[in-house]
Amino acid sequence: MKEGLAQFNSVFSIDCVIFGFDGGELKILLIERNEEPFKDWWALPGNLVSEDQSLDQSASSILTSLTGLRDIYMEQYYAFGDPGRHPQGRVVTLAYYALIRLGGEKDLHPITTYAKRAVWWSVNDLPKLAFDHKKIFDKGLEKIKRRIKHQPIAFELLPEKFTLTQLQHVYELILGKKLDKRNFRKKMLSFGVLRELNEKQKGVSYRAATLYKFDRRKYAKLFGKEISF
Amino acid sequence: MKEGLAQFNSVFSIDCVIFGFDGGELKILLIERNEEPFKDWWALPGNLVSEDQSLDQSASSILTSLTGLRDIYMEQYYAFGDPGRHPQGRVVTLAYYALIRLGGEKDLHPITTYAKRAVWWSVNDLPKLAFDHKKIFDKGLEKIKRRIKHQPIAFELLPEKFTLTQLQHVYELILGKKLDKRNFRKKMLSFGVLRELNEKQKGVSYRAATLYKFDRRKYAKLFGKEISF
DNA sequence: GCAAAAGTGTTCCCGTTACACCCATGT
DNA sequence: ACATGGGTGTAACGGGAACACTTTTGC
Repeated sequence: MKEGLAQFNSVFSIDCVIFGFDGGELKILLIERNEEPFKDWWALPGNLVSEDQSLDQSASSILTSLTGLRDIYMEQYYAFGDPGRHPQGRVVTLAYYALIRLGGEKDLHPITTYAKRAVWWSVNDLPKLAFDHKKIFDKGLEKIKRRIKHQPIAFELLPEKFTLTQLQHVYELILGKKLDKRNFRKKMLSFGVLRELNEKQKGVSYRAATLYKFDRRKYAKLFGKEISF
Repeated sequence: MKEGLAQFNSVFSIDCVIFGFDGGELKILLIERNEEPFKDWWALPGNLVSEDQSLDQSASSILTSLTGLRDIYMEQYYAFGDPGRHPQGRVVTLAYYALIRLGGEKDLHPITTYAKRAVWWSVNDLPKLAFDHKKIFDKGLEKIKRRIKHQPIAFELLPEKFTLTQLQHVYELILGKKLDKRNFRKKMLSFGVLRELNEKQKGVSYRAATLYKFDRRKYAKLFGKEISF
């Protein structure tokens, strides 16, 4: 992304698949590029890695600059480096997925110069993506599918207080299939990592559901025991 | 690993955790470095990636040059890139694990200039490793532990024809625990991916065991069904 | 009173586990 | 004959899957 790139031994970048859940759909955050190559295309947010940052820090700062949020759950999952994946030379990219709470859809400020704007897209209705970003997205989705079966990552997509039905929706969207309500609740509660609150959902025009919290302390105590979905 | 490394935007390399099974122990292949930094230390085999090779090709050629074998099972699993992990500058390394059949222990020819020799070490008795290679190894072992529960990778460590006891040993070594013989056999055979041969083990001073083959065709037909250990 | 989602138990089945003895072979 | 690992079955248990109706609330 610089003149004379080919003279460099190599260049590497980080690209992020940022998942969000808005109550109805599973979404990812895409930026519209404002720079060649792939000007005007939609792409995963990403950046070159600066000299002195660790990879995780670098991914983290992409996330923060884009969303304004800190301490986002994220995980590096693969390196993509086919020669030819970048038209201007050899760029190896390290892919991260991240999961965030979609609150007020508020402040997405692409402070970067290379993006016009950032928009949430439903994963079921993505536009054509720049570079090999489709491949990167596909692998990212596959990874969180596996991950959600063993790790409590669904909570990262939900507000602090959530209903069991919301939680079930997250599982259904990521796994791509319907789950049985009774079995889901029984199993989820059996893990003992949810704390029932004395509080109900508000603003719904039907019976309000009980709110729950994910209890990190209890989860930490289960260390070693695998959750299995 | 070159003068003036710092002037490069970045450098990346590939390091391989090469697992082998010799009938008794789980081993990995280490090289003794013949170059600074970490001259005379033991290290994972690795190399810088050349301009025109894909990452997999590059890993593959490391494996071939070291072992003389082709079509080795391998998988990229993580990128390590802490600034400071390499004393001479920023080097991001892409870690691969590989599984190979330890046959005659024959031809390990470290054709590279930077290694004096290559030796198989038991994973339970490793020397101090150069760079952050211990961390890379640990994560690699963790990955294959997960992987062996869902994918037929144990066969990659065994000769084409093997006994069920040998197969069980591989599982026990990787998972780090004893398994029940009857249950193991029942389950393994129930997957329907092993073909019993009309052939027995030879050269043992006790009752010879039946040999089996892994049947890739049958396995391919199970596509979608997950094996679960 | 109606629409919409919350909330709740039981049964059946199958895969997992635990467990011990005789068999075949080579020395 | 003995030492060594090969090879086999069954019973009890527990988690997963299937399945439908009553309750609460807001409008």
